[in-house]
Amino acid sequence: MSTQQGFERRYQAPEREPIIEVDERLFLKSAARSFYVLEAFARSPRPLSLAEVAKGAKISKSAAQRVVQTLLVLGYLERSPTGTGVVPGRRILDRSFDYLRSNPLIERATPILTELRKTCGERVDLSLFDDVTILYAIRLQSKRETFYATLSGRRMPTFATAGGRAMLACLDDRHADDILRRSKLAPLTPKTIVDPALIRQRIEEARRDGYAYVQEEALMGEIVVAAAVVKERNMPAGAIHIAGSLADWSVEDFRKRFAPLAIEAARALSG
Amino acid sequence: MSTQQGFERRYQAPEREPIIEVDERLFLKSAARSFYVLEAFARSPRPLSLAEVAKGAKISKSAAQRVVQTLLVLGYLERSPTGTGVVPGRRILDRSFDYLRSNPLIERATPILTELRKTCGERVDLSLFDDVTILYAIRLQSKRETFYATLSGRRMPTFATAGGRAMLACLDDRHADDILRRSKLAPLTPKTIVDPALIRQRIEEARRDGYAYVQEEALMGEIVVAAAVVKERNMPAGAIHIAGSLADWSVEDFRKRFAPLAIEAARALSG
DNA sequence: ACGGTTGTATCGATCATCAATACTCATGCA
DNA sequence: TGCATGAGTATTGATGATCGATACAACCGT
Repeated sequence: MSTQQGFERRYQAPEREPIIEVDERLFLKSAARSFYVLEAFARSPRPLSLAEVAKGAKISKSAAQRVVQTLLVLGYLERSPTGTGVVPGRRILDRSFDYLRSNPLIERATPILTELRKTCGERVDLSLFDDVTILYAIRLQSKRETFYATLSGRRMPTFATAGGRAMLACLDDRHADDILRRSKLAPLTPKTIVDPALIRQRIEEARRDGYAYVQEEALMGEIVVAAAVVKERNMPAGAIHIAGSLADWSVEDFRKRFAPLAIEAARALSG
Repeated sequence: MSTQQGFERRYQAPEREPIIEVDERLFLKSAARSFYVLEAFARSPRPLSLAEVAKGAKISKSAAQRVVQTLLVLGYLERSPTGTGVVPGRRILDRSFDYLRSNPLIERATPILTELRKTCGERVDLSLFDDVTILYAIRLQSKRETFYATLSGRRMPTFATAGGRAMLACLDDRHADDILRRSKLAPLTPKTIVDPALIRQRIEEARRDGYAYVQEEALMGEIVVAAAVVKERNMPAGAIHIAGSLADWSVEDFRKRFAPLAIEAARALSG
């Protein structure tokens, strides 16, 4: 089950902590089922019929029926406006609001990011470390950017993003290597670096310089510098990204100009 | 139970549709419990102990224990970094990403909003209609703005926001009145209009002008114009807001300048 | 050492949930 | 018109996952 793999990941020790022992008997299968249903939309972001829900969540049609009814009542699913099928519900946004509001890092980061964006005039993001992926939590756009590429909640592979590399640079080699080994090193663009040795070299540079950068590794035409926000024991919590366009900047100018700002902002949030 | 009231609301016919009959027997109580736990953080956005979770979700401590364990495994809760208690988990953001991505309105709105923000230089928001509240889905900040006031997922009362009034103006009087009647007409600032007759007058104006505006009714110093995005049968789906500061603009200048832009953007998204 | 928290673990009874199946209602095709 | 398909809905009794009480452990400040 792919979903199972999904949270076996979570047992891994992303912070070198003891593996979480979860007593099977304390795990509520029926509760989990609801989330499997919601997660089905991650794979197919469109209205799903009952049968598709059942298939996507790997549950019986009967179970899907009841879960869907329940989630409709609660507002976490809505009937598709097209008449057939269901889609994720607005109520989900309330929960993400709670998440953002509960997270002290994000609360502290918001004014700093806004200031930073004002100073830079470029896109500014806060990403959170989450093992082999990073998760964008706050995104302040600048110019025209495409689609949902800039939605918060988006995940990107740690190895191929500036923020991810900046965070890997905070970890010891063993842990960073562990993440690289478990990462699917698939290129996102023709310029994505997928050779572990080269990635390690970039991480080493980031460790030396205090920031990381990528050129067109996640999106063509884009350059990003990023600095890690660390908590105690130098564990990475997140990263500040500043992203610009190669149409506007040379790589060297961009790095020279924005890297210090990213580092400063990240430092203000660290500790 | 306040939570119960929460979704009895959803039985109401926000779109004049037949009341949803929900067979009690199809409602999964144990599934709902998990969401009650997550919803507890809406009331107290801070780490909650097991006992607090139990109290907040109105379930027994044992049930809370099992739900919490389950949600920890799934990533929808995380142990608080402070050591004690749990907080909402990063995985929630994945679901909000799915929501945003599944919603065609939001997908279509993103480039238009970005363009609009570039043109205006002021804050631009997309809100969604949800009965007595509106829900901010996309927020493109401009200047320095405070705190989480500008997070997406935030809800505001329909009656006191420009977008809310623009959407009420799309409804027939009976329905709009129904919403006003069920709204808690509590002032958000000293300048919030809470007199239903006055609100109706403003709605009437909005109907005439094709947009609504509020001055300092939600936040002192702020002026907002908004136009409704409608779907078929003129039902409001959401609204485009443009928000500026009274420090920068006179009310009249702001309206004259930005109302047409909001209307145009809303029209482009409607239908 | 204490009373107060935390979070964790165990247990058998019971009632909510299970899967299977049959139903109604649209829609599409011939 | 009629049949086939896939949509969502409804009903059932058996079963076993989940219930709540309670006990335990680990920590805190006094």
